[in-house]
Amino acid sequence: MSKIERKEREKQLRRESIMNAAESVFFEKGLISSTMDEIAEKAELSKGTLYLYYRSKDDLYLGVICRGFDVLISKLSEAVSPNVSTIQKLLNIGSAYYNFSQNHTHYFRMFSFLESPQFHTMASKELLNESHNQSKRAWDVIIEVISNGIKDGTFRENIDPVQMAIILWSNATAIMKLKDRKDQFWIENLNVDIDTVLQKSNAMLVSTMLTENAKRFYQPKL
Amino acid sequence: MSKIERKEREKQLRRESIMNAAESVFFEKGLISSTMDEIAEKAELSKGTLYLYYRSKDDLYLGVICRGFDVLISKLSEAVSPNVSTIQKLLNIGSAYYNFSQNHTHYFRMFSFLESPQFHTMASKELLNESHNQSKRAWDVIIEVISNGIKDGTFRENIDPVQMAIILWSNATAIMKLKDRKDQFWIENLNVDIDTVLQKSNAMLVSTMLTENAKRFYQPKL
DNA sequence: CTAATTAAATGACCATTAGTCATTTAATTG
DNA sequence: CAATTAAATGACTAATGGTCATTTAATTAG
Repeated sequence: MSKIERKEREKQLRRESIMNAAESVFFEKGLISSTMDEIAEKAELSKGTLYLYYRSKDDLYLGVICRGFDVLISKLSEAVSPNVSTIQKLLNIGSAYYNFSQNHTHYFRMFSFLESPQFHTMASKELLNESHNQSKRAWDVIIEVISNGIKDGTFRENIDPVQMAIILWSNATAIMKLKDRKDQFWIENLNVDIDTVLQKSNAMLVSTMLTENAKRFYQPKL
Repeated sequence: MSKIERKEREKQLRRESIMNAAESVFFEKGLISSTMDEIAEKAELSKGTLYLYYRSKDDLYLGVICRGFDVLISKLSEAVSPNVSTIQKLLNIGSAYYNFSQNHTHYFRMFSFLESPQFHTMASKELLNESHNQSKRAWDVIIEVISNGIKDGTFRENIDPVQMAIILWSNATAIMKLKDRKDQFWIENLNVDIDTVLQKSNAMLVSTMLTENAKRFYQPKL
């Protein structure tokens, strides 16, 4: 019965068009200042209909976040696909994440939502799960690069790939968030270039991971 | 005229008692779920009166944050006051911040508020300024320790104290936040101990700061 | 001590907005 | 074409941050 299939497709399209509307409103106004009425208007639907497709405003927000993850994951995958050294792959990952934060700032910002337990009490289990899975997929890319780096002698034997992934990722995230902050009058006062800070912190962390042998081929600038 | 002084004192007391009420409600329910009515009830005042003393809910929240800063700053100051080596001072700062995040978790959590431009649009310039100043005071403690460390030969000459402070602080904050997250099912799955991660990341960063000479006296465990 | 004046506190009220649901409209089926 | 099912609507509710005319308390002047 193709009637049912068509229905299903149409339903999916509607969901997507609602997502599109939500995304553009959230991008423009952020979570708090966006209203369901505005999203409904942009989607050319009534508010009631929104709730036929998504359970809550938080769910819509999480849905957009999941789109952001799709973009990020694809960039990370690209970053590790070329046939290059472990070090180069790690550098590529760093660049990919940095470019993501610069070119998809809105998604990057929205990710913070997942970190404030405060703000996603209303989100549905399903969407929270989806976002968790995506987040895990992103981690796996990095963890694997580090694991391979240990095998191929780039990184020391006694480092833990998971721990190391957390350290590198957290560090990059924290510093990139700093760069994104608008109210950084004191940072301007202190006269720091955040890009330099990011670069240095990465170099510091990576340099302690390297084996003596690997250091002969790559010397991070501290 | 002591009448006026007394009035002033009473006004200050009222402000504080409102702050107390706000703090206990915010601690219990977080920013979003706390209502002005509830805070008013706890303060044994009407909602209208709250607005005679604070301009908005966000201002109340920021006020509580400033209290948190007071606590943190005093802990940091304590940490650097003993007459010990630079390394020990830096370790003390790390412990002080960690203990703060554990013993004053609510304050620690609230600090995130300052990082989401999203959520403090309504806060008054005065309170934002106060919080900025406090934040700067906290930074200064760390920056000074690092600066002195360079002078006394503990840290390399070519590191920038401000940059280094940002790196160490951001790293610690990011990882301590991770520990605080409730939805860390995937972290549990990955079987990582966040305390270890924090310790290692600190050791990695500090080890790259040390001069050859300093390394003879202190070997961070990587 | 009393009346007039000033200051402080109140809570009914307003505007906004997430979410609901009885009703309407459109599509499908027999 | 009528009957049935599915989809969409928007008026409505409840919650809540913030306001302001009114009331209450404190202070001052005579």
